[in-house]
Amino acid sequence: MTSRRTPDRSTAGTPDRAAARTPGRRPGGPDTRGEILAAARESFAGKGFAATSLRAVAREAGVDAALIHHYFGGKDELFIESMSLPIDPRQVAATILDGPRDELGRRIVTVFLGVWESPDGQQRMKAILRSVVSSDEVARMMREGITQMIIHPVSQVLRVPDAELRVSLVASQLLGMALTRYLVELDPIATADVPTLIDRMAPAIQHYLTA
Amino acid sequence: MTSRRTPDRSTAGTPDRAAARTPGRRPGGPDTRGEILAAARESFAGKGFAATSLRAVAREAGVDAALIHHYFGGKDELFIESMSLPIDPRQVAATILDGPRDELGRRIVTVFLGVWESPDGQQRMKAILRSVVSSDEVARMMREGITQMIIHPVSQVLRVPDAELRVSLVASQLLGMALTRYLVELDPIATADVPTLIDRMAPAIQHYLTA
DNA sequence: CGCTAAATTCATCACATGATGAAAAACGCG
DNA sequence: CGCGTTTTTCATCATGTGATGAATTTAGCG
Repeated sequence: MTSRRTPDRSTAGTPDRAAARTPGRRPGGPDTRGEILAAARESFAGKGFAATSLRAVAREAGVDAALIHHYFGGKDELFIESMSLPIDPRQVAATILDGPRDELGRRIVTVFLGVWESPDGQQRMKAILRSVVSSDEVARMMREGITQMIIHPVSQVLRVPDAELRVSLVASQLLGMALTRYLVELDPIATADVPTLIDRMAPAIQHYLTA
Repeated sequence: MTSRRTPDRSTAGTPDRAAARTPGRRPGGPDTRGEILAAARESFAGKGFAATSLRAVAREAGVDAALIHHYFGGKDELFIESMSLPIDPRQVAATILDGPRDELGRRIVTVFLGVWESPDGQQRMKAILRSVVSSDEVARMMREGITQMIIHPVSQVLRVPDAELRVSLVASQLLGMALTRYLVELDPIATADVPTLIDRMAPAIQHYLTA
């Protein structure tokens, strides 16, 4: 299963950069740090924290593993830097809250899917979602961060009884959508187009918020 | 973070069984195999596949690591045996479909939460869900299973246009609920009581199915 | 009782991992 | 040009991992 990861270095390995050899600085201005970050994001998004090895990331970036430590310090720091939010939560909150109250559900779904549909956003959100679900310390921190940055403020503006329960019900539906569409890629949700999903989900979300 | 797991063998370690020492068969009829499985389930449910080490499982079961290989063969087999479904999907389908059509949503939620609320079911489902979330590869495998065992049959009985889309929307909400309540443990969903959740979710589910 | 089969531990192997420190090569400022 | 700084690789460590085979003890059948 995941046990024996074949290095396949012999024939088909590392097609990206041919293996660089001699030590020392490279000519030109290659954004090596950025390439490492990109490779790290991909691996964290695809396999999660525990199953991502620095060596694999380095190989993917066409770089020696020690360089990761040089630039980032360690696996933890690499991870944290890979996972910066692709959005500003406050701005998102503002966008959502700006408009008629009976279309709240639709705006929420639209913004949420918008973030996930952009390639960069999707990658980061996948990494975040995976890390939140894994039971590490970072996960717990993330969770509290999400609670404080999203659940609380939105609940406060909503001004209904049970606001927090309602908001977390919405969160559960949104997370479920992300899980099935982007992580599990369950058909036909994975292949449906965004407007369709919005049309279907908006009423349900709206119902959770104002019932 | 996850890097340095202290073995804490010195003073506080392994409170369960005192360290057994001499080799050879133990007297009495201890269900060692079962204890290994229980420990494995707990670890797989709590930390996922990659972050679970056989040595930790063995320690938790109060047993030498080699015994795991003796009983199960390897980590992969252990995992597979830990993850058997706690339910018979066909029976569940029958239960859900038996009753008035306009209470379909409520029955689905009730059955779903029922499985997750039982301790044994919860542990296995957590292990499964966690493994799905933590790696693309496992997710892909699971996807086919879910599609064939659940989406297709249920859709066929539903007899509405768009049945598969509707059913997978329901699935996304249910998975989202499991994710937030049992894995992420996001409040207040995690602490809400079951009847409340049923009351809130049933209409949304029903809406997805028959709108 | 005697003997085979099962259960259990121990001592290892081979390998991957994260991390570190030193050395080499190019850059860029003076 | 010269020289410090940055980027890069290499060699290496200590540790943890999954796995294997031999050794030891008990159970259980005849």
